Amino acid sequence: MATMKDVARDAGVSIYTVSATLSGSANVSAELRARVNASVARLGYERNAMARDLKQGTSSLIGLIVSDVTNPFFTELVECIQAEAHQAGYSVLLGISDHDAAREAELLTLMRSHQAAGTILSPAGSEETYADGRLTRGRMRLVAVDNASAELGVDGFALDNRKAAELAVSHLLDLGHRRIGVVAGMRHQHVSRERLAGYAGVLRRAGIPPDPGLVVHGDFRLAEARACAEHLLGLSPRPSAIFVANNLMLIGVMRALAEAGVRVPADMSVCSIDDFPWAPAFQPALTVVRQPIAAMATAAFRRLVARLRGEAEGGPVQEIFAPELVVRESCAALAAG
Amino acid sequence: MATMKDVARDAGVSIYTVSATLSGSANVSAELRARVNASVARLGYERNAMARDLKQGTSSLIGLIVSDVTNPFFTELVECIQAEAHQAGYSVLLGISDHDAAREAELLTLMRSHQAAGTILSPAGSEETYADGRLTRGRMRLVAVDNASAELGVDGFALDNRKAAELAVSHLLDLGHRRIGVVAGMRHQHVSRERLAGYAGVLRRAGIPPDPGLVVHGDFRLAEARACAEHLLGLSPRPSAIFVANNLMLIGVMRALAEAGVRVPADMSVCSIDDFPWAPAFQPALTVVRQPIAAMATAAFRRLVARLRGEAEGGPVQEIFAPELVVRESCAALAAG
DNA sequence: GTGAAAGCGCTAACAG
DNA sequence: CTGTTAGCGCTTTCAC
Repeated sequence: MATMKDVARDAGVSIYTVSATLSGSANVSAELRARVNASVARLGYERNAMARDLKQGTSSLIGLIVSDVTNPFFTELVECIQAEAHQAGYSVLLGISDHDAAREAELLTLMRSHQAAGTILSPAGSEETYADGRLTRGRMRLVAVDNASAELGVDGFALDNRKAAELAVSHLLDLGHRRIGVVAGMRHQHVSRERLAGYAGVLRRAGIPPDPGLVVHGDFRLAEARACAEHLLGLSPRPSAIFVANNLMLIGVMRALAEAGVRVPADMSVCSIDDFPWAPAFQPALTVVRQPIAAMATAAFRRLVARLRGEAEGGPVQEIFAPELVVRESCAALAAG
Repeated sequence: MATMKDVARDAGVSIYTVSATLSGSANVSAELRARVNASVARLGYERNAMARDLKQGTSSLIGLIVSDVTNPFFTELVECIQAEAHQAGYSVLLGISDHDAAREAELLTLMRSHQAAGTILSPAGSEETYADGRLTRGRMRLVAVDNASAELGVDGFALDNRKAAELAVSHLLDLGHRRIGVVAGMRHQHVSRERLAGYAGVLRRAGIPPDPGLVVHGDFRLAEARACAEHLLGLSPRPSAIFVANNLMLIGVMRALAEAGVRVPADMSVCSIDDFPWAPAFQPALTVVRQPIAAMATAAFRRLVARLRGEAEGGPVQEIFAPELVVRESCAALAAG
C-alpha cells in the first residue's frame, strides 16, 4: 500500500502538502494540489483511516450491538442505522450478543478497544446487569434501543411497550375474547415485562380475573415459542385467542397451530407485537402492533451523533415511541358458544 | 482513557513490561506480571486495538458487504459470518451496497481505508463491473459469496444456481405443469442469469417451446415482484405455476396472489429458490429450493482466514454448493382440463 | 528479566 | 504558501 510519504515523494512535495490537500485545506496552491492529486491517482493511494483516527483521537467507527439479527425487528434496525451511519460518514462495527449479557459485555469491550466513537446497543440483560456501570465506562458514548429503560443511565429509545400490548389485547377483547393466552418474552428483560404488564392491565380493567396458567414465557425466539403454543393448546378450556410478544415467537406459534390443524382465525385468534414484510402475505394476513423502527433507529443514531459532537447536553433522556395496531385477518370475533 | 503509559507508571514498571504482560510473553517475572495486572484492573485499562494494529501492520477487522440485509439469505449469512469471525478473533465491519455497484465500490474503499485484513463480498455488479480490478486492489484479501464467478478473479463461494432452478422447475414439470411463469432476478447478475438458464434448460429438454412472455424480470426485491406477479396473472392463457428466483420476490408474489384471490396451490403452484424460517409457517407451507447458507458462510470465512495466514496458496478457487429441494405444500398437480 | 527508543501512517502546531 | 517536526498508543529490537 502506498503511504502519504510515497505520494509526497512522487509529487515532489512535503508530506504536509499531501495531508493538507487531502483534508481540503485552503493553504495549498492550485498547482501543488493538482500534482498531489495526480500522484494520489497514479499510486492508487488511499488514506489510512486507522492512523488518522489514532492521531486525531477521534474515530469514524460506531458500534452496533443487537441480540439477534435474524429477528426482522433487528434486521430492519441494522439496515436503518447502517444507512444513517453511512450518510453521516461513519462505518459500523456489528456485534451480535445472541441474548447473552456476558457476550454483550465482551462486545462492548471490543467496541471500546477499536475506539468506536459510540455504540448503539439493544441491551440483552436486565437492569441489574448494568448496575456495574459497564455502559458508561470509558469515553465511548452509548445509546440504548428497544430494551431500554432509565435505569441504564444512558439515552434510551424504545416503544411504549405497555401501550403496544394494550392495543393488541384490547383488540382481542373487543372481538369478544375472554380467555386470552399469552406467549411472553424473557422474564428478565424490561421490554418483556412491560408487554406482559400491558396484557395483565387490560384484562384487569375489563374485570377478567387473571389466570396464571394462561401466560407462558418464551425467549423471543422461534423454537421455544412452538412449545409455548403447544402448551396453550393443551389447556382446557383452551384459550380462544393468543397474544404473542414478538415476531419470531409469532412464527413459532403459527407453525405449531398449523401442525395441530388449528385454523386461524376460525379456531384461534392470534395477535402479536412487531410487523414484518411477510405478515401481510400470510394466509390469513397477520394482525400485529407495529413499531416505528425507522423512527427509533434514526432518533437513536442522531442523538448519538449529537452527543459525540457535544451538541446534546444534560443527562440521559428516554424517548418513547407510539405503537400502531395494524388490523388484518388473524383475529376474528369469538364464535358464540 | 487510561493508556499503557499510565499503567506502567501506576505499576512502577516500564511500558515494555506492560506490553509484554498483556501479550502473554514469557519474559516477565511473576511478580511484575501481578503488579501490571493489578494496575490494569485498577485503572480499567483496555488496549487500543487501533494503535496496536497500526504498529503491527495487521488488523483484526474484516469487512462484510451484502446487497440487502433484509433479505433472509443475507441475514443468515451475516449471522453466520459474524459468529465465525467472533470465534476467530475478528470484528466485522458491515456494509450494505443496496444492490448498487457504485456504493459497493465506495464500501470497498472504506474497508481498505479502515485496514480491514480482508472482506467478504456478495457482489452486486455484473462481471464487467469488476474488470477494473477493484477487487484485487491493495493488500486487502477478498472472497466473493453468492453472486460469485471465476471472472471476478477472487475465491468464490456460490450455490449451483443452474441446478437449483432445475430442481424447482423439474418439480413443477413432474406435477404436470407446462405453462410455467418465471419471476427472474436482475439481468446483469450472474446468479440470476444462471437461475434463468436452469429454468430454460429444463423446459427445452422437456420439449416445451420457450415462451418469452412467461419470463418477467424483477430485481430480487419485494415490491417489484408484486408487479411481476400481476403481469403473469394477466396473461392468457394464464400460467399454472410460477417459479420465483429468490425469497424476497416470493413474498411479493404471494402477496399479489393473495390480493388477486388466487389460491395456492389450487389455482397456482409456486416454487422458489431460498428457504427461510417463515416458509414452513405459511399457509400453504412453501415449497422451495434450499441453499446451504451456513456451509457457504463458513467456507468463505475460513478460506479468507487461510489466505490471510498464508495457508492457502495458488490462484482463486470457485467452490460450488449443492441445492436441495424442500417439498412442502405450495405446488400441486395440475388439475385436468 | 527489564528498560529505552525507534517508528507504524498520519495531523497540526510552529517556523520560515 | 510550504516544510519540519513532535507525537497519537502501541510493539519490538537492541542494550543493559
